[in-house]
Amino acid sequence: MARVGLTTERLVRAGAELADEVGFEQVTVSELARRFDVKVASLYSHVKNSQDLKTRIALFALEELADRAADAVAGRAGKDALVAFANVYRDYERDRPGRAAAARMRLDPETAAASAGVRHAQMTRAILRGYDLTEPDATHAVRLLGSVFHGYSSLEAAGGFSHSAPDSEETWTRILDALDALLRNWPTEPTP
Amino acid sequence: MARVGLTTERLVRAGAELADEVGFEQVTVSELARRFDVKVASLYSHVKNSQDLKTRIALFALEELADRAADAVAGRAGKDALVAFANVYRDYERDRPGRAAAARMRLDPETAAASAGVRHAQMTRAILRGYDLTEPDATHAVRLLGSVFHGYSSLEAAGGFSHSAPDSEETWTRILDALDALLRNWPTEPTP
DNA sequence: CCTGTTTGCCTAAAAGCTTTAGGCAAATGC
DNA sequence: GCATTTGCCTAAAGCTTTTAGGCAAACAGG
Repeated sequence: MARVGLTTERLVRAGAELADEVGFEQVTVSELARRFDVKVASLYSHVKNSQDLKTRIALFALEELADRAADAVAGRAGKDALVAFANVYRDYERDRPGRAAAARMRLDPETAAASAGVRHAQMTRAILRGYDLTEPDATHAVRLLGSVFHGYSSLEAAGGFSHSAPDSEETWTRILDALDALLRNWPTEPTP
Repeated sequence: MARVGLTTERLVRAGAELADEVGFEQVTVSELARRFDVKVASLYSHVKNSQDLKTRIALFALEELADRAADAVAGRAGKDALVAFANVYRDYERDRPGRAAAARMRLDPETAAASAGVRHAQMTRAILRGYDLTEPDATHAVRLLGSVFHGYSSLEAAGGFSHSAPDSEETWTRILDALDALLRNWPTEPTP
């Protein structure tokens, strides 16, 4: 019985690719085994169970996304950084839809706290250094940006903006303009 | 063999409740059959398959949510309407997490076009009447609001903002203030 | 009524995914 | 070279999905 050389690492990477091809929901231990031309039970030495596999794919995607984001914002500031950062999320959704869906997976609190999700929040906060926000407004803004990137990507992927004018590309640009304007002029007190 | 009185309608409602209890992903034809104390195969007269069941739950949730939103914005305008509308989404996520997740389910284009999703977009646009936006900026703004509501709810439900100061409640208020300010002062041209 | 048709829920069965237990052989280390 | 570890296998049980075909309850018309 020749050994294929399974590894948790290799399984997770292959799982991420599988997710991009067939959708994160459709990632299955069985299908993964088929791809490695190995019996299903063999995977259970490397992965606890189906849930564990998916969680690992999610963590992998979060890391990858954080790496890309870190790369994009390096050497940039202000709106330039904001746009580069935002585009990483949108492009990831386009290029790696399965991984992007994985990155949106609900993780239990401890797992989430130990994930690259933390890096994402830190980078977002770093971008705000280009704007004059003090706490707690900076935190509010971090959460707003997270919501917009998250929400826009997912609505766009669901086809929410397709087949209707203006096209999604333009809206994206204008939304980033709007967010930039908002951050430069963050309201301190609500105007009633 | 006593008849229980299954109906597509009743199945969908029960499915929505099941989703709120165990999560939308965990909604299963088998579990639903168990709840009606009926054999699994019996459900297949009322529902095409598992996917069909989930789609119907999603459509039901979208309708319910649209009804609530319509109710909330009736007789309101401007920021008042914006806040009431936004709170409907957030409250729905809190009170009916399974249905809310269902409402975020990816639908194929035709189904989506025939869904209450259209009403949601129309209501969002109606709210913008309280602000001075002309096309295509109104569309951009509709998409931004959709993204924020969608994204915030889903991040909050995933526990993204819990256990860290300031609390989610305050952020939500400040984000709505910020969106209101942004809509009253929507940037026409980007500032480079 | 009561008889014929429709309809609702059933049994049966096949197929796929998940997960655990236990075994043999390949790799590794001394 | 031998012992131990490790990797993949077979086997098997349990659960979900889905289709096919059957019987009896509900219902309609005479």
